[in-house]
Amino acid sequence: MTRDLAADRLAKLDRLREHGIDPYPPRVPAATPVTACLDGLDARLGETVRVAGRLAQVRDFGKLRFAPLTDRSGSIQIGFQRDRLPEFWPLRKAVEANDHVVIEGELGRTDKGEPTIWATAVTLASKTLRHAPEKWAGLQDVETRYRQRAVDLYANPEVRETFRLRSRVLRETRAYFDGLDYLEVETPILQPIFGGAMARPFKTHHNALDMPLYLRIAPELYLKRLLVGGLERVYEIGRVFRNEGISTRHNPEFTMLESYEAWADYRDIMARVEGLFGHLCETVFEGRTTFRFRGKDYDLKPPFAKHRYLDLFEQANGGLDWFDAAGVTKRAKELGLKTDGLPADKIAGDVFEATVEDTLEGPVFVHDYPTAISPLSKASPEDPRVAERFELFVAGMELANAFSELNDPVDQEQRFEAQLQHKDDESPSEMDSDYIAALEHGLPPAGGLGIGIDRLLMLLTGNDSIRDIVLFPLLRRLDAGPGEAEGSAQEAPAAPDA
RNA sequence: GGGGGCGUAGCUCAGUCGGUAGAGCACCGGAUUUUUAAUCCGAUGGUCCUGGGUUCGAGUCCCAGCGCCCUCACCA
Repeated sequence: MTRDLAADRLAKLDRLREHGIDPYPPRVPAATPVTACLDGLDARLGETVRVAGRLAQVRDFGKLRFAPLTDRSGSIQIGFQRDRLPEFWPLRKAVEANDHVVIEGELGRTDKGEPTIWATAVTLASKTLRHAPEKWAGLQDVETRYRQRAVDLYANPEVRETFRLRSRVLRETRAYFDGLDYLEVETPILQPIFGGAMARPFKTHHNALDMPLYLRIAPELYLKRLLVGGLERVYEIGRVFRNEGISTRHNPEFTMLESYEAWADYRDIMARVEGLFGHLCETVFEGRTTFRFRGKDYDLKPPFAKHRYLDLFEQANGGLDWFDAAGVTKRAKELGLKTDGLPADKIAGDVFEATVEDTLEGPVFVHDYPTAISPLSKASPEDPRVAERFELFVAGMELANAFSELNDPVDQEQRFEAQLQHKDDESPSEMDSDYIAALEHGLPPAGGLGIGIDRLLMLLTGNDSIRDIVLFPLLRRLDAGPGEAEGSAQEAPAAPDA
């Protein structure tokens, strides 16, 4: 039999209980953050403090032991001396690495100068039954890291730091828009008709209404309704869901920022994007504008370069005209792209992606996209073949997508109709006439923006995989799950009431 | 879905040509009152991912499956 490591710790639980110690007390004495203890330490030597956190590697010297204690703010060394802890001493081995404790003690330093709290009282706050991963290498196995993120987080401080950074980026993104008098709003995640992007949705069902629903692939069409309603500046940061492949850049649920601003056009939105990046660099990164990603440095200092979509297309394809359907199809075949049954504008868009996007190191705004592949954008008055739309690329990644919003209800309805022509499972199955009706009530001229927060964070934190900046990325379950039971949503048992 | 790689102790990893399953850390016992990945002595710990096959003999070779990673495809 395998020696059960947890059994050693269960035995300690019993020992503690025999001594009248609750290994899981309902409450413990209040404590101060570790860093607050370290603040101005040398003027406070001998002061009594109380800290709470998780213990790590115990170094035992017989009548003296040391162990670092970590809380959310940082780490400090705890010194346990036999002569100061007569009651605790016989039980010292039952309180060990990985346990949560509350330590009361005196601030001090060791002979080597290490800041140390010399414990005078030890309270076990929560007994841990499992061992920490290897203390030096941490937890390396990527699958275990994703499946057991809790362990990954406490074993790998840099992972904690990544998610703190994520939080700060979200906070400062909100601060940026709040500072521009935007209103943060929440729109439906469950939608009767999905739209605002091209993607396969997750489908579900509402029992009481006996109605199919989709998890949103984008919040766009709801946010623009708010502009019709007079909320002239709105943004939403929230999860969207796309039932598609999983990769280092794709998780089925991911976080999208969308903002809409009345009385603005796509040029104004470009300035907003630059402003946001500048704000993030200034506030979250203390003025740093250079970020290393996949082995290269990217300078996010505004202003960003601007290139016309059609110019980039021609440069990358030997002067080929994007609107030359025959020539584009020929080119697509040369590139090994699928062309059968696809409309010419789709093929041309694919050629652009294949020949241009990966080469866009950026940051660069690609602007004036063909109207045919921009169904929600306003066409350019100078050349209706192109739309007032731009995307921001960095490291070949599309980080932002923005345009002057199409607010002509008749035009919008015609474009929806056109979409419904070549039907596939990514296209809405029906006209969103409710949205058209909202447009008929009058959408003021407006500029809108979408930013993939996860990809932005990959860039800002230097993580190659979206799984490293999403706390709980989707993985296949290890046991044999319920499988592909169609309509399982209806049959799923109700959760017991809390 | 295609291609490639990986899966060995709780963790990090070795494992040669097919010949008794290894190390470090953790854990357990002992020593140690100033360590910083403490040190020293001793001990314990294995479904080698799963299931078949080849073989006298498989962690190793073959087949199938599962999971993960990379990559291509897909992907606003």
